[in-house]
Amino acid sequence: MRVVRQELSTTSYALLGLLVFDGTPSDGMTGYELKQRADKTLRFYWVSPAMSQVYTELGRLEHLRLVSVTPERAGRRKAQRYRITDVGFAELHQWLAATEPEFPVLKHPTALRLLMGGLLGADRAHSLLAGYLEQLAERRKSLLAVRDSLGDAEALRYPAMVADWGLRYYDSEADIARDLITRLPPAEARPPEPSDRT
Amino acid sequence: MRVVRQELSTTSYALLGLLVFDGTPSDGMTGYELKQRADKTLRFYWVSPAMSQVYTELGRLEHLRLVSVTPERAGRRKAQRYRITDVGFAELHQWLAATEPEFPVLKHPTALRLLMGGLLGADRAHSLLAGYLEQLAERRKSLLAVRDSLGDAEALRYPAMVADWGLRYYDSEADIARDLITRLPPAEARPPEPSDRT
DNA sequence: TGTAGCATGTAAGCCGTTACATGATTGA
DNA sequence: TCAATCATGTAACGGCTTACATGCTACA
Repeated sequence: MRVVRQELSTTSYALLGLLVFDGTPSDGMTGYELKQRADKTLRFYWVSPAMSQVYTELGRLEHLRLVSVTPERAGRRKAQRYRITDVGFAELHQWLAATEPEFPVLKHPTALRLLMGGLLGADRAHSLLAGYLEQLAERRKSLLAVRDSLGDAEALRYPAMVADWGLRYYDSEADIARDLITRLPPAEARPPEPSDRT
Repeated sequence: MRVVRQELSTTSYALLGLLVFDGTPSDGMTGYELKQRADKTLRFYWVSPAMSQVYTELGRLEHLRLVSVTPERAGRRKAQRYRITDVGFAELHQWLAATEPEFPVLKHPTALRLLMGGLLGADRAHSLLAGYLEQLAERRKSLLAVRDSLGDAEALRYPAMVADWGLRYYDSEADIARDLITRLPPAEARPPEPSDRT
């Protein structure tokens, strides 16, 4: 029953994938909820699309019959609930099974700036890396909360594996950044190492 | 001498940065050469823009007087050589000194697919990770060649540090991927196929 | 009573890609 | 001489963001 062949973007498939794991079966999710879930999970290894993009994407998926929409019945506030259709599931499965993953794309503003560290001197290079360590600690905290919420249930084995992947990635980045700091040339008056402090 | 304030993209600054390190001083680079350099270095922690984008970007930078152009004099084939101007250098320095780096963006197609590993089963999840390990090995080789070419010269200290960062990142990814493979469920415990085929 | 959160969308516009188009030079 | 590489661009378009616009509901 191949219906579509319209080349969806990876982000489309990612959102479709999130719809598979809606909590209470076939309850569906609103665009708003989908965005929240993307903020919690997708953003760690893909991107979390803007609200407007989520709605645009849902519109496209619905047009292709990969998701179905039902207006929220009265009682609660009005909302469109989306759930994945059989066709959508088949399409997602086909994508997963048949497409070769590209190599990851990393946009690393800190590394990019460090490359030009020579223009700046060790002081600024140090603060670049120190700032990155702080960002990492913060991100790690968010991801750890997600990972904890997944627990060890068999049903969530793969999401848990991916969350662990992320955590180890952040740890590795922190290791490397700390190491690079020790390799900076001695600066005349560099502020003390952030050993104590918060 | 603040002239510009036109909000350049990070990619613009990245290309401007590459122009700083042109080999023989003030020889300048052609768009073509700039693209080649981006392929060799920038792509590991940012992106390597398409050829057409390089020319577009150079046009913009020239319009803003951040780079100057001189047509290649006879002898060799005709080409435009670009070099960074004093204004461009000041602008780049200002950007480096004053802007806070964003947290990196990672688009990781393999992790994204692994998240939905439950739909695929351990076999495919395994081949996903094995394929990623191969890609990593290949990328690492390219980056190692770049790193070796940088040597230990003081002038290239920062580029070398960033290359080492990349190498350690790839090694960490490989460690994690190998580890995740061991955590896959035994292959015969395959989840239900979604209603055979299309 | 008012503000934060829920909920849905449209419009303008940037960044970047692929496809297309052109032509010179080098070397097998 | 023919293909690969050098070299430069334009056009069309996709994906995604920000800004804008609207309105309801829970609760402090």
